[in-house]
Amino acid sequence: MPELPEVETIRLGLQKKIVGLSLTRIQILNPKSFQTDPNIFLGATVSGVVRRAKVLGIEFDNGYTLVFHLKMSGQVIWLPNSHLPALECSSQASLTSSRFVGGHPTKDMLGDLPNNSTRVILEFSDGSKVYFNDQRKFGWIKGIKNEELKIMNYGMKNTIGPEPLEKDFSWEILKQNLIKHKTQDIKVALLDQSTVAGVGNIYASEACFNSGINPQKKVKDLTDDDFKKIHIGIVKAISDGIKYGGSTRTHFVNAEGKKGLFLDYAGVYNRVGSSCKICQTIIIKITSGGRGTFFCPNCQK
DNA sequence: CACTTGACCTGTCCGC
DNA sequence: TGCGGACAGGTCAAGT
Repeated sequence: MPELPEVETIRLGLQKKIVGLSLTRIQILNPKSFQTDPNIFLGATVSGVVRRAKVLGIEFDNGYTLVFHLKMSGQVIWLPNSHLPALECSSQASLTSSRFVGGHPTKDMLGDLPNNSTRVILEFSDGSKVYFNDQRKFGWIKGIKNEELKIMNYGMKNTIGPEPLEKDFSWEILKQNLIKHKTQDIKVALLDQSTVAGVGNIYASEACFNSGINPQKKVKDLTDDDFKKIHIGIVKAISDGIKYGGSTRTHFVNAEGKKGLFLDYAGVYNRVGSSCKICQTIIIKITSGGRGTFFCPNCQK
């Protein structure tokens, strides 16, 4: 699921809702989803909500952070203290409108929580709750000491590269990280989190489109000019993703249960058979590195 | 080594 | 309607 813009969208939403609240209860519906001792966190107060790459962290004042990875289908949804009897019409209506402004709930976003993909529920001192939903059960929540987040690599096994929106992400750094994958397709190399943090399958296709580079072009064939274009293309894709509240193909919703709009503005992702917004050529879909990859055969050489 | 293929899971969609 | 197969935002280990 969530790539950097989706996780950042959740972070921005959650931050407004739970900072300053203490955690009063943790319900673990799927043990594999919650890989830490809940007692560490019970009674602790939320001091911040952070993000690194695609990893979300709820930071507590006891020196620990609850770290979330949403993988393909994870959702983190906050709901206010509604304790509304599910049958009460008026409160149901107001709940629905606050969560689904501008659209109708789909089967994925079942009106009621918890639902059959809810894995963990966090309950806070004001009665509000955070639901960790994850249909495919690939995601996880871990507990890490705040000062060990970096050394523990935010719970990830492999190296995490630079944040694309931080100042230290230059085209030179991008080039340096990319050339380790010299024989790979550029789009595949962008998916490696050590190249640049937080780029996934949607934004890798979009970054290639933004830069006018064919996703199957080999890294070793890229010129400095190409690296500069790709650098700009990544920053634009990620920035636009955040600007439009992330992408929803099927699962993604923000902390308030709303879908992201980025795919309405995407240049190529999921647009196979449609015409390119720049040159009207039909967008095609191929497989690169085993993943669906979209591009305009005219704009991207 | 470097790159590719499964595995981890569940659900949906499409063709027959 | 039912059934099989492909496919879905991500990592990571095992296999070639």
